[in-house]
Amino acid sequence: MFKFKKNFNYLGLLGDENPLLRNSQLLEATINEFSQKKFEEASLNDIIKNANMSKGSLYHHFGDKFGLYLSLMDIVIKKKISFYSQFLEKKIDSGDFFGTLKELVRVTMEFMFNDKRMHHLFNRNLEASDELKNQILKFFSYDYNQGFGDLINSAIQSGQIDNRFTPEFVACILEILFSNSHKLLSSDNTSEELLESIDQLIELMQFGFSKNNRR
Amino acid sequence: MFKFKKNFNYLGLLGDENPLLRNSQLLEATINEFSQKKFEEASLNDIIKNANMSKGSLYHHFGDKFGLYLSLMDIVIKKKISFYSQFLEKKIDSGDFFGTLKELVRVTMEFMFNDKRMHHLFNRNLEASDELKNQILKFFSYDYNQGFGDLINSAIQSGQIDNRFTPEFVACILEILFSNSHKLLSSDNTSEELLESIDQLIELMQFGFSKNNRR
DNA sequence: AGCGGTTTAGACCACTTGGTCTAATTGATT
DNA sequence: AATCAATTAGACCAAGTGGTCTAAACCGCT
Repeated sequence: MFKFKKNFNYLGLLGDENPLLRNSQLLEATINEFSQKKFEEASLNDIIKNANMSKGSLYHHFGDKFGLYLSLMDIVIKKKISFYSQFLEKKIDSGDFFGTLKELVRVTMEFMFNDKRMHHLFNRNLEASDELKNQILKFFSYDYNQGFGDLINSAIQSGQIDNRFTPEFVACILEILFSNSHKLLSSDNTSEELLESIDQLIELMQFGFSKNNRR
Repeated sequence: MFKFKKNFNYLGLLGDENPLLRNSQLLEATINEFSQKKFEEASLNDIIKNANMSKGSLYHHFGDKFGLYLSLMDIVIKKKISFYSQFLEKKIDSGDFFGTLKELVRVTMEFMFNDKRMHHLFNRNLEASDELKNQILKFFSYDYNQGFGDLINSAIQSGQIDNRFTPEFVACILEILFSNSHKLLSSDNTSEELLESIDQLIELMQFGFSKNNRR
């Protein structure tokens, strides 16, 4: 159970007034801590140490640990959305499932390549307790972890996905692969190796590992 | 860095003399704690509370937190090996990669179905720090997390896996899928649904999602 | 210069952690 | 029954946690 602070306006933390936007040292320290440890393990003492900040100041601005995490997610979710929006605008709802999937994988990998901490931040959030996730969700009007439901269903109806696969199974596989995509990249990957991994992943999704006539 | 207790014989914890074998209440409490939380988060206080045991007694037998974890892994690794051995004897080194893979998936899922805590225990160990993993490995003469290396290489050489896939990529995909196999099962799965999931997974690995001529 | 609200610093609190230590209890052996 | 080692109980410790609170510092204003 979360105990929220009475008389504290968590909504004030969101948007342009987000105090994290005015202290880049604190923002960095907060990203580092929450991307390395889950919510409960993350240490506020470590954060204020790395940010050269005092405890009083942190609590004055953010109310409590949840407030700090909420502020962080606000920034980071917006960053993810703006990163994906370029792609979402032009490619979604295309009739080409595997083409769309490839673009999604590419953007996801580039987002991760750009700053691996972001990727871990979202994975930690996915693994968090339902209560924490729900409390965070309450503050955002959209579901920032959109599933693949519609995409998959239309691909099955249009016959691009063999109908011996259930939509639930396909969704589960995709979620597993997306949330583990960092494991497909070693730390010293080049751009070409990244593209090569994407090609192999789509090839696997479409035709499997076995050597057969590919299209 | 681990600080080991001087004058304590950790080796004495292994095998038939393992103190966990003589206290089933403690064994259960230890499995529950270490399967739900990672090593650092797991609370000895919670364990002794749930096992109706005193702190002095626990430290007397196990030396420290690492000793308790080591004792647990000793038991659990042996359980896993005995579970797999039936399968490994008859099916390994067969020329049929996808058949072997299917058997491996089946046994893994049955092992997990049998006691989900075991599955989580091994996954937590995989995610643990290298130092903890290495310290545990030192006490066992074999690598209890065997990879798929040999299996994959021979499948590529025999042409069962298309050679546009690198062995590293295949290994990575399989590791991801195996360690997330619990997500393919909902909590109220029947036996038939389990078999159905296995079929879909092998089908995907072999031929992909796309609707094409299968074999 | 002096006022008044905002922000900062850090001592402090209750609680939990892994680990220590001593004293009491138990249990087998003579 | 007496002895002595093995075992257990739990008070205690230092360190770390999230959170509170007061007093000082800061800053814009008139």
